[in-house]
Amino acid sequence: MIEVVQLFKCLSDETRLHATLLIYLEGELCVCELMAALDDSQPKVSRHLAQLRNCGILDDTRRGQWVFYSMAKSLPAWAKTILETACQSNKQALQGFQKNLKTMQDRPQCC
Amino acid sequence: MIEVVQLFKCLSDETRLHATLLIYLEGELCVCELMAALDDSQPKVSRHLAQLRNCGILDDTRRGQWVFYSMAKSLPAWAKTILETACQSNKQALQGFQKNLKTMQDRPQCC
DNA sequence: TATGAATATACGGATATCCGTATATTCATA
DNA sequence: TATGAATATACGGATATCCGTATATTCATA
Repeated sequence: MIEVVQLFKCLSDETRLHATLLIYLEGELCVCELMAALDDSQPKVSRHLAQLRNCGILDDTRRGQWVFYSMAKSLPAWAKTILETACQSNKQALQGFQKNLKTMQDRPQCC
Repeated sequence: MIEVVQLFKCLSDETRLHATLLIYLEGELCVCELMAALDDSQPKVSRHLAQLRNCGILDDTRRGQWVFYSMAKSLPAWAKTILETACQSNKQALQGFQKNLKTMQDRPQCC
């Protein structure tokens, strides 16, 4: 079970914060979608996602050549409340990332 | 105006998290009260409080020889929501700190 | 004004964090 | 089974963070 301080540590990095909130909003995203949305390199995104998974914040599932990340099934309600609040106070940035997602070329799950 | 990621960074350290939540619950505490509650050294507590003040999370006010810290007047509502949620998911530790406070010797404001 | 209590801050040293680069791994497909 | 796409990870190097110790600052009081 994740501790409060550990959740805050995970969300105290911009890449991890934005990736987590975007997955929270979109439900499920693969690494290459997050690369496009956040405009970050593949190793950077992949490393931060691994950390979020190891802390129990995200689940991952492979589907073909892609690995999709979603909110961990075990994530407690209080953590979701914090994510919800963070989303609402960060709408501007998040809308930008969602825009990047929509204009992404060859998006894997669109079919 | 504090950013989401900066709030999380401030709360990602145990000393700062506990000090902030305790001040949130108690309304106002001075450095020596926090030292007693958290069982930490004076420079350690003082340094973390300075950081929380510089980030706009706490206000400080000197009253005689003591400096009292309280939640910043300018703290936005979303930040308070996050603190409230963090309190509720951290009740056990916080109760211990409050117990330390009650048994503290020569507590400054008790009159 | 000298003294002590409460607090703040400067100064390294130890450790953690973050990143780019390179490479390994896994899967689909020819 | 060779190849390429998607992802994960190992490896330093640069920087940030945290702490204990020592000292400075501020105030109340003798």
